[in-house]
Amino acid sequence: MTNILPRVRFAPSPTGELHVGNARTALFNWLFAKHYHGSFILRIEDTDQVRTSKVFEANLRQDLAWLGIEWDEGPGKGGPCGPYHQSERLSLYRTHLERLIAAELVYPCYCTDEELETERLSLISRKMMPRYMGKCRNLTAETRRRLEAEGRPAAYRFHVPPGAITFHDLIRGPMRFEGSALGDFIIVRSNGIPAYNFAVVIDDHLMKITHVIRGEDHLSNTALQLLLYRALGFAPPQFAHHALILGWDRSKLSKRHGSTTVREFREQGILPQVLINYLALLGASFGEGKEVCTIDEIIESFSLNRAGKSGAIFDKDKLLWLNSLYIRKESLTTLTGYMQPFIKEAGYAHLEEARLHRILDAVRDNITSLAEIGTYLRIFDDSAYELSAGALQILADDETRKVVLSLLDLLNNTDAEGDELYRTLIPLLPEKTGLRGKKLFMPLRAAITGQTKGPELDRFFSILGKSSLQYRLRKAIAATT
RNA sequence: GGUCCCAUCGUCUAGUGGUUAGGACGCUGGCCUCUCACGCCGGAAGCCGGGGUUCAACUCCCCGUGGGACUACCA
Repeated sequence: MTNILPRVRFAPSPTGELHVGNARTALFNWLFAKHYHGSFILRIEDTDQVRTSKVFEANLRQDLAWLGIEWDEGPGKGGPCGPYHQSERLSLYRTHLERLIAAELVYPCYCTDEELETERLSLISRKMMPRYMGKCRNLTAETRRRLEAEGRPAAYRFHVPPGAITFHDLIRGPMRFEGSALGDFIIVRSNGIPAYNFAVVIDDHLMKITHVIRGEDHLSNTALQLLLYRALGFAPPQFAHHALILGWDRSKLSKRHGSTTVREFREQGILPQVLINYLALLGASFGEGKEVCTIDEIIESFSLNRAGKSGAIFDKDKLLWLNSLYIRKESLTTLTGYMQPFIKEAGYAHLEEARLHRILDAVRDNITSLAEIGTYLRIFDDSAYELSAGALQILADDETRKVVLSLLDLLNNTDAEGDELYRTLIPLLPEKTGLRGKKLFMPLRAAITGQTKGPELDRFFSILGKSSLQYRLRKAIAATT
């Protein structure tokens, strides 16, 4: 590694929602930049005019921001190496294409889709790696003129020289590919739009990228890109290819495996720090068995050596476990912030903050995702009060109803309020009813909460208050007599 | 089919020639005498197979086997 500060990039194409696999790549790059005090650049690869969408781009930027992954240069931020949309860099690619044409390192290819398909099938049937065999490589100037005259559009192919292409991958070690097995690949399509491998090389060079950290699915592209670096006379960056995130069947994580996008996890009530923590942990380790880390700790301990070489299955159970852990540890204020959309959705946006905090504090141990808050908010809402089947069953006999009546009686004759209620009233109950333990508490729980399980009972006394308790006990009695 | 990559409990991992193979999720037994949850204490569960190298292999090498990625005028 040199003494200059590293520059890394995340270069997604906005053709869909941000996938957790891509988010992890973005995270690795961002962590690398943070760890070494370098720069993290966001570049939008929007050369596929058909699949690219501005909506996806907006969502992508929103998702990255939600995760806390900020870019130093890129869309909306600017920077010395812009523009940061490939669609705005077309003239740059044109210039470099012309250099390659002049140097005779590329040539126009007039083959049609059908011709290419026929060749591909033929090679496969002969058990060979499908690749372009160079049909248009040595066309005479005359033939080219004729094909142009026919109106055949030309794509530009790079003439791949034979010989080994080697490089040292920062995660995988020495890599070696054979040029003669590759086949001439297209660098500029017949519509004039550059192909991925060409645009990437020019952009990474022009943007002074020092380390290309990306998924293993790009490993074989690296050979092609290295060829282009050499042809263009550019010094290549360092490469690091991390393993992919897998679904339960060990294939690359995709839609058929269920939720896979950052957006979906946010909507399911996963905290951003949790997703970051989990993604950083997946297929890696923080050392000393530490699994729960703050962003700063993750940045501090980040290292490419730490990244595993084999794919890791996305374990939703562990993600949920981590989420519940954060929900229990997070401060009430920030938790409320993230909880807001879910509170609104449950119809409790109007709830005063103090009450909300008390409820949250009472139920956070029971919650795994933010989306579950609605059902717990309802338990504390008198207008949503109703007895579950289990509660009704408990309240079905006279002995348990006696407990409820006794408490109601005490409630009607006490001066105690709020937090005092539980402490002063409950101790009187065993004597009054002759019951204790489960026989005493379950009827109370059933009558007060309408449920057979839930948070500690004393919480209900202090949060609900006297009148609400009286209301609930009366309703419970009415419903069971 | 071809090229390339990978291989420790079900899952995520620690381990770099000598360890009772450690941790976490999940599963499971118990405790915490209202429930659920939380928490605490236990348990079951692993080095893909075969050859080498070595006094000694989970660890190094080779061959199998298994899994994965790529194989487009998508990125």
